Amino acid sequence: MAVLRNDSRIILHLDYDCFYASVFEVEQPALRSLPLAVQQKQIVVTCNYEARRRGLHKLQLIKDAKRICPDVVIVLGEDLTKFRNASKELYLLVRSLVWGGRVEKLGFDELFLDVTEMIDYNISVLNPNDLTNSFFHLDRKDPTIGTAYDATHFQGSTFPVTEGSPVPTDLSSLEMRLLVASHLQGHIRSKLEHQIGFTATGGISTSKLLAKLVGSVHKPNGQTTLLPPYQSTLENESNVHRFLDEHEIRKIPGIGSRMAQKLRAHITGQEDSDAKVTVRDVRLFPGMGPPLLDKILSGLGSAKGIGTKMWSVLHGVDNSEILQGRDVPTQISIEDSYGRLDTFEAVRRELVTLSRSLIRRMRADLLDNETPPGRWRAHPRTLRLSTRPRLPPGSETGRTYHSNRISRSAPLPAFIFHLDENMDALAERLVQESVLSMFRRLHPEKSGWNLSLLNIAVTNIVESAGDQKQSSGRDIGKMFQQQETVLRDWTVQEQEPEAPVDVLPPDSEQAESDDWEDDEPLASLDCTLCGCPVPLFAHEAHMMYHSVPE
DNA sequence: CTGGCCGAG
DNA sequence: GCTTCTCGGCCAG
Repeated sequence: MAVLRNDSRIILHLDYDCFYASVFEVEQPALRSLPLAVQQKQIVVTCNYEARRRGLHKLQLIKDAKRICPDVVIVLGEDLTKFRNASKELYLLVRSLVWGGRVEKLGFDELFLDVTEMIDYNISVLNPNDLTNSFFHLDRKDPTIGTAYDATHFQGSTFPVTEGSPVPTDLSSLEMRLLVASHLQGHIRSKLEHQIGFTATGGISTSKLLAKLVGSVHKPNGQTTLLPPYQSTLENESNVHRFLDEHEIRKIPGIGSRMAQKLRAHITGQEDSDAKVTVRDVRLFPGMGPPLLDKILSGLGSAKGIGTKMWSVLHGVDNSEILQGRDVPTQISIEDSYGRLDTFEAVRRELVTLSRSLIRRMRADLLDNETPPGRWRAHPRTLRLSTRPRLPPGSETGRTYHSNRISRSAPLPAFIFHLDENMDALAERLVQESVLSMFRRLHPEKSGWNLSLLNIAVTNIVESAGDQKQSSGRDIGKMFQQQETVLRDWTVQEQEPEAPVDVLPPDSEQAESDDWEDDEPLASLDCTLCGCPVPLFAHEAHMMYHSVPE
């Protein structure tokens, strides 16, 4: 089973250093020199590097942190608003630098960038006679925009570490493209630091998988490029394998605790093994390949084609695209956890508080900022309530793993889009008319429940008809760019005459489509008062609804 | 579409 | 021992 390697893209990964802590440091620079920990409930969710030097770490109990470092400064970070805002500001800066806006956000503190076009353009304008005084062009049209750099060495670190760093001879080689990319990465990190105040750690390679993994080699405030060769030959193992093979499987993005557990169990032959199992151990295990991986990981819940995907990942092959951020999220949720929540009145009060926050977030994230009236750019259709019952004290043994959240959903009542009403009244009404009935479906017993968590969410968010999806379809050509530099790695056996890739099977997905009702979408207009899309036939009734005095 | 699982930070 | 507050993808039913 040959694994195809596609190294035509250049991908950067950025990870802001201890992001939550940095947000407070930017706000209050005096904190930078002090040990700083960010608290949510009873734990330290993250801390700055001064605190780590003194023995603190992520996900540590507050009381342990105070015992180990009595002078630690603790700030409360349960409200994520400022983190969300800082994340967005950083994202917008990076996006403004990258051609085609090819930037994907992962959580609040990580980005993937596809900079292939920028790099190939800058390779094409290099002067081979004076590489030391090169200029990185950030703009195709205005040649004055950009930054000077020395194209005879990598910026930052490399894996593996090089001694005398010889200059790549072939300007179009992968090595030269990565070298140029390392300077772009340095420029971006420097902008983030000097314009906004955040240091970041960077990785440079040809896929999300490798860029992210190699970036973590020099933390914080460093960057690392994974050097070619990326393909093994008969005499030489590729740097991809040298790098990847030593990683414990759990460290590989996409392999979570469940998958790691199953892989370890299969490799060691023990039900519950905590032995260190590396990528190499799995990759070279007798009989290993996509079919066996499918079998090992097929346990309910695993995605289809998981074996093939995992087999690729174990070889450092990851063709997943950098997906442009949507302008609306697919869901918005608010949650809080509790030490004890067992009376109806307490539950009701918390649900109102959560609902108020949810409505505030809907307004912040889904409302148009432009025109003073403010129109809804998107409408969630579903409301979901989740709870996590506290596990009974007797059931200790960790044999049972699952997130133990349960949920119910219902249509989202249209009145929450009403902008004239204040949020307290809307939250009150939402709880009364919708959330409480979901709660009763979740917990039919009158009492006796003991909840450790409440979560309320709007999901199934659809964009408003009139809303322009800006710049979503650009660069279709990029999606078909692919083969080109596709080389064969891992030449165990000659491959069978390969069926032409990228050709659709004769009659795939084609028929079937015409027994669908061709539902003509109902003509509708957005209500000018609340922004809801309302079918024409319902306008009159809808406006009467607005005229009902509360 | 719903409810749950898995994985990400 | 598995904690916080999210978000997205995927699956069977």
